[in-house]
Amino acid sequence: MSLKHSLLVMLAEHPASGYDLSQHFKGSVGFFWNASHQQVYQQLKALTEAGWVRFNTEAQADKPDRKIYEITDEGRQAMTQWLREPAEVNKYKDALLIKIYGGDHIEAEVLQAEIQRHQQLHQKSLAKLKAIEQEYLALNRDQQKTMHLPYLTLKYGISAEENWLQWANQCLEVINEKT
Amino acid sequence: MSLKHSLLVMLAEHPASGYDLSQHFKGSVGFFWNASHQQVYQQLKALTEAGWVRFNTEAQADKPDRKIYEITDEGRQAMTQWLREPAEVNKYKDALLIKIYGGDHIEAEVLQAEIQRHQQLHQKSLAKLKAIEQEYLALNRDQQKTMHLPYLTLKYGISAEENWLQWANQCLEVINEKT
DNA sequence: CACATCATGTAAGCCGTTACATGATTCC
DNA sequence: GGAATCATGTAACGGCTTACATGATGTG
Repeated sequence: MSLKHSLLVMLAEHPASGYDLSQHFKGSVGFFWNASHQQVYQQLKALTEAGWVRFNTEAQADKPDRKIYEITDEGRQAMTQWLREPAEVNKYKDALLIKIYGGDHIEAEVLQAEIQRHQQLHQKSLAKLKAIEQEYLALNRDQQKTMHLPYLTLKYGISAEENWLQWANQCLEVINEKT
Repeated sequence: MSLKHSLLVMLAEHPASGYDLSQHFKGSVGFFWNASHQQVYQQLKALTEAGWVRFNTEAQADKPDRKIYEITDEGRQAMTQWLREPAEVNKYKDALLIKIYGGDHIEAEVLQAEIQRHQQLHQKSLAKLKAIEQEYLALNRDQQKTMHLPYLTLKYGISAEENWLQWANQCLEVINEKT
């Protein structure tokens, strides 16, 4: 499992609350890893019990308290050890592709509409990633240097989304020709 | 969950055994959906109990018996209903990208070696997909027509793998420059 | 007035992986 | 002799999702 370790990697950058971490999954990191807030809280509990993170409660006026988590030395050690281990090759699982695969069993229009719906969502996702890229490009050189590797993951997200959109257009053309 | 429905889509093409189905996941379908043989057998059991598939035991000389599963009318109905439902957008989860994201915590050489290892695996996967494409292209027009939609999913696999490999090369260059 | 955001969690259940189990044949 | 392929499964565990729960503030 990698969620625990993903959280450690994020906490190694700077301390954060469970809420912050789950919000982070809606940003650039969200492109290649995801978790619901429930799962984040569950894993933070497990990480605390394992001694890999600890937290301080921060009282807030007008808002609920925040538990600010930080990585411990043991956590940092566990993280670097994990980082050095070989990663499993990503297993792609996409229900839309199954629906296209079996698309002859339903009306072409339904399939087209669904692909178009996904196109819109992917376009949104691409726009978000490009906006994050603009933020990166606005940084000065020294700041960029420390973000070199995260930027590579962002670039992958952008190229993957662009590739997807290009393919979806071809898809719609082929299905149109059939009608 | 989509495994049940993926199995229905495959069985809608033609009857197959649990073994056949899990082998299918190692072929072209494996690019966008995966399941271990254990899970396939578990789900076939559940599908049988739900009345969506039924099986006939086929005795074989010198080999264990095969249970040949076929889709029932109820199963076919459940499948088309599922196909018509909107699909969730694919959630990409890639441990390698987390490792690159947090790659500053480890030696550049370790990271490079890991990326290169993945490159080899992706190259293999691409070669396999291209071999399947050659089989498709060797078919006559009528045969191709019935495979139009599965071919689209195959083309996605090819372009996604090519895109990945291109990005990995850029990655290695960037990491090299840092050293 | 309802909905979104901030902020935290528990409980139940399903999905999927890992480990275990069996047994024959074929290939190196 | 050992590994791979064919062919089927069960059991246990852990990961992840869904449903439920609370409560304040700000926005349309």
